[in-house]
Amino acid sequence: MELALSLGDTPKPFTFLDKTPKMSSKDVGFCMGLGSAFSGRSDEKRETREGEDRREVIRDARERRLLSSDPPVQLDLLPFSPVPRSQPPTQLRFPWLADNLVPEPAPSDGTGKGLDVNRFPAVAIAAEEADDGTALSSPNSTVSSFQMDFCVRNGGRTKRDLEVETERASDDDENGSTRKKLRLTKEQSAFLEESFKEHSTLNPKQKLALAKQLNLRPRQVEVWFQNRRARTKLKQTEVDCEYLKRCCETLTQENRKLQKELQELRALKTSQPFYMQLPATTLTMCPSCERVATTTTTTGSSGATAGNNNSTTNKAALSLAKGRLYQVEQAHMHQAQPHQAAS
DNA sequence: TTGGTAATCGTACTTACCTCA
DNA sequence: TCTGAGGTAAGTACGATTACC
Repeated sequence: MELALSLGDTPKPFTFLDKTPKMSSKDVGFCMGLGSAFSGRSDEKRETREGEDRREVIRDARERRLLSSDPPVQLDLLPFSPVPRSQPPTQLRFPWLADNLVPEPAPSDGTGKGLDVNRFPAVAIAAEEADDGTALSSPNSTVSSFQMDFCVRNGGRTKRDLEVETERASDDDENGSTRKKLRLTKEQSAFLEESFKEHSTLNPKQKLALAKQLNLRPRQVEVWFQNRRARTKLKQTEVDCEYLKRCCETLTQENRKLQKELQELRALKTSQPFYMQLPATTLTMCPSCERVATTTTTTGSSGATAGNNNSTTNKAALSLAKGRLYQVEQAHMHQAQPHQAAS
């Protein structure tokens, strides 16, 4: 069994506890969560309130549920640099925002990276709205879904992207039984990433709008978000594992230090007869949970005889030892209380 | 008011395909 | 050219929640 405590020389190994006042005891020490990537939910909720669609109300409740479980410590694992809310991306347009639904003229700055919303065909979305039910989940349905007319101006398009689009166009013909692996273009991925920063989950309206804008099927957008959440969670788990590993190392170090200190105190106790006058303090371990409890008993000796010829040095050492012992007892007190009462 | 049921959406896990070293 | 590892889109199973009857 190992016991780690924070004493005077290591004052705050659990500073994260101070940041989590609302956490219950069972949550103590495990601060997981996502950072600013989810901060846009409140805006979404504000917007969905207006529609008051029943399904959106359900989603709203779900998101509140998710939010309520969001841990306080925020770690932003997203690979993109965060975009300030006050400065939305100038070229990416999020379809669920009302003004984004209005067709915008193509940027004239020649950057060639904007998404030409106007030129997206409504084929995919219309077909999707028609078959968003059973057909969406059918295997091998991705092949026929790509009328890849993804209208990204040539700037950000790589050769591979062009190849992919060509392949997709040709895939429409075969409609074979093999599950063809599609690959989202960089622009599509980037756009989805930006969307994910705003909302880690999508309501149907957002999904449809996003699918329309990217010329994907809503099912594909939905799957992408599912996988994206899974990736985020996986990365978060890795971060948490690292953190716990470091915690473990710190506690082990602390434990060694305490063991050493305990040995020194015991040595001092045996070498100084005067020390025996102090109340005998023992550390006992609860056999069930292996927590340490302290018990203090008085020895009953007066101690008047041995203490008279102590040197000043011994007195100082004794004073230090007493103070240290008191610290150790106090540190153990919190853990020990219920067990002492039980015993 | 309560219980059963269907619909919907989420997560977890898995599979299959693709890319790249 | 072959191959194995890693990434990722998509499929599947299952649970939670809600509305409806």
